Amino acid sequence: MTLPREFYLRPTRAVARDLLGCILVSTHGGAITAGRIVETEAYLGPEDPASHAATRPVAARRLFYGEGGHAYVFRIYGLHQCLNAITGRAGRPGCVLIRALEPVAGARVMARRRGVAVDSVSLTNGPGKLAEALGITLRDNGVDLTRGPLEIGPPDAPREFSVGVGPRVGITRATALPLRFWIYRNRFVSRRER
DNA sequence: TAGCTGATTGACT
DNA sequence: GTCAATCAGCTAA
Repeated sequence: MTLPREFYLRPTRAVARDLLGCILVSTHGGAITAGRIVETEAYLGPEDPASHAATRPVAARRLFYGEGGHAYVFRIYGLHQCLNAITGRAGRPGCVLIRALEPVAGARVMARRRGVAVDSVSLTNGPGKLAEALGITLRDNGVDLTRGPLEIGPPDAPREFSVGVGPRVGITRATALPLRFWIYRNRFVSRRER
C-alpha cells in the first residue's frame, strides 16, 4: 500500500497535517525499516523566508518546483541528513519535512545503525536521527516516494489522535508561522509539548 | 581567499 | 543549561 501521487498534489499545509499517522518504509541495505510519522513541518515557496525554495542552489529549486511525491534530501551542519516530501503540482513549490517517526518495523536494524538501544526514543525522534535509522542518504534526493526504496503508505490504524500545531523548530527566519504539526502526546515527538 | 552560516545532534557542566 | 563537530555554498573583499 502506497499513497497515490494525488495525495501530494495538494496544499503543503494539508499534506503536512495528513502525513501524520502514515507509514514511511525504507528497504535500504536489504532490510525493511519503517515508522509511523508523528511530526512534520511545512515549508512553502519563496514567500516563506525559511524555505529552501528561495535559498538553495538551482538543483534543489528544480526539485521544489517539480511534481509532488518525490523526496528532497539535504545535508545540514555538514553531518546530518533531513528527509522531505515534495508537495504540489509541477510549478508549485513546497515540501514537508519529516521530523520524527515511531518505529513499526526493523527496530533492531535501526538500533544498529544509530548505535542506541532498540527501545530508545532516540532511534527516530528527530530529522537527522530518522534519516540515519532508515539508511537515508543524499543518494535518495529526488527519488519517487510512490515507488522505490523509500515509500510512504497510509495509516495502519484509524487516525484517533489529536494534532498539535505550533511554530517550526530550529530555524532562524519566519519563526512564528504555525507550520509544525505533531501527534499529541506521542513520545517520539522531538520536542515536548507543554 | 577568508570567514560565516545552518530545517541537528550528542557530550558535557 | 552550553558547546563542538563538520562542510557546501554564500558573502565580502
